[in-house]
Amino acid sequence: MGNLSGANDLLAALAVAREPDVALQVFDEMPAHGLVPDAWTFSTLIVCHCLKNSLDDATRILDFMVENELSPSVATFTTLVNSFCRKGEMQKAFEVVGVMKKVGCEPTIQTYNCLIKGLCYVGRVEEAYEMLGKIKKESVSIEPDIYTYTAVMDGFCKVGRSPEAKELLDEALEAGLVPNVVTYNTLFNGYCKEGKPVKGFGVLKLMKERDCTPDRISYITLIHGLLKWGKIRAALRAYKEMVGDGFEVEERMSNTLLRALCKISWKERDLLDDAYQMFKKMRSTGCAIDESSYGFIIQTLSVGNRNEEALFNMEHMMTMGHSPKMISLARVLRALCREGKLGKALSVLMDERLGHPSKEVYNVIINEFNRQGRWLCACNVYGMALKQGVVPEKKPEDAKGRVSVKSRQ
DNA sequence: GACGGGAATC
Repeated sequence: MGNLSGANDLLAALAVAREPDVALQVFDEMPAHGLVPDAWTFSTLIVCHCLKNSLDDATRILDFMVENELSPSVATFTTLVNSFCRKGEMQKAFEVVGVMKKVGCEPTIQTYNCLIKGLCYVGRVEEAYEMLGKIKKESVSIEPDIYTYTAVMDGFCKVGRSPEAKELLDEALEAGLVPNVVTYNTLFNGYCKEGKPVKGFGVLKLMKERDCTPDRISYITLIHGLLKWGKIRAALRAYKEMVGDGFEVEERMSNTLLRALCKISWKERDLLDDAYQMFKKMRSTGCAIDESSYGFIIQTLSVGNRNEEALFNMEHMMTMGHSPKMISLARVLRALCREGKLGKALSVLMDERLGHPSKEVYNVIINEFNRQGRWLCACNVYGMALKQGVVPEKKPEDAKGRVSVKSRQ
């Protein structure tokens, strides 16, 4: 490590690389090399102890520095203040600030921002807000920045006070500060938590007007909130906007939205096509479609009497290695029979990938053969079922409607 | 010379 500045550089590099343990080993070896730690060495050491979350050790070193007039810098103090705040140990954080002031080291806005975040974290939002007010009023050299506003806004949003958060945003804008994507995302989150997710569209508009590009967190927060509060049409709108902005929607969220769309389309039929379009888009872009989502879209197509498409996707589903729920299979087969497409229904039944069809599925086919008076065919299917160990309730009937198979007990 | 924001997970 050569000289002291070389050792200090090494320690700093290790701290940046998040290797505090190695750094502490290096520190221990310094005396053997005849190196006497200086203020910079101790400062880096404090950073390392903070990284390790050993804040007592960090505090001890800081006290040692103060006692020996190694004057820690604002950054060093702030590092420790931040570490205490992140753990919610506000009293200790304030004690550090007390030491700072005693030795004549003025806190910066970053120091205050750490305190504000900490106060919000432990639920003392009111004090955080007061601290913002104090900074505005009392200090001459320090002014709140966008981090300060964002922190207090987040505090308000976390306790369901989004209107006050919005007021703060307006205030920041008036003060000439430039909110960034995090500031806006804080509001999305607040609105969505409070059950006012549609207000998120206003935020979206506002940020775009102010040349702040929404990121994926903006959209994910918004869409999730809309889904949570049952605003399915709006969620679809946000989804389209997200895709339009060039973002990929996560598979899980796409599947959730798809299922929600399917479900609501059973009552609000105009959404049926939106659901199917979305499904097709997911399929074509290689988005993994859950087994349950397949079930939903198949049922949706059945509800819309689009049985060919339902069948097609059921077959596609099997290609993807999923087996359809027997209840949806029975529903689709029944619809096919109604349309006179018994051959098609039969070929599905014979599909090996299907595994073991349930008795309800066999019932549908046997019933149809009975209806057409095709007794022999009905018997064949019945036999197939028995071979699979399934006993359908429907029995083959002859032309006079007599049951020709005795029920087994 | 170093120190400060945000989301969800069927």
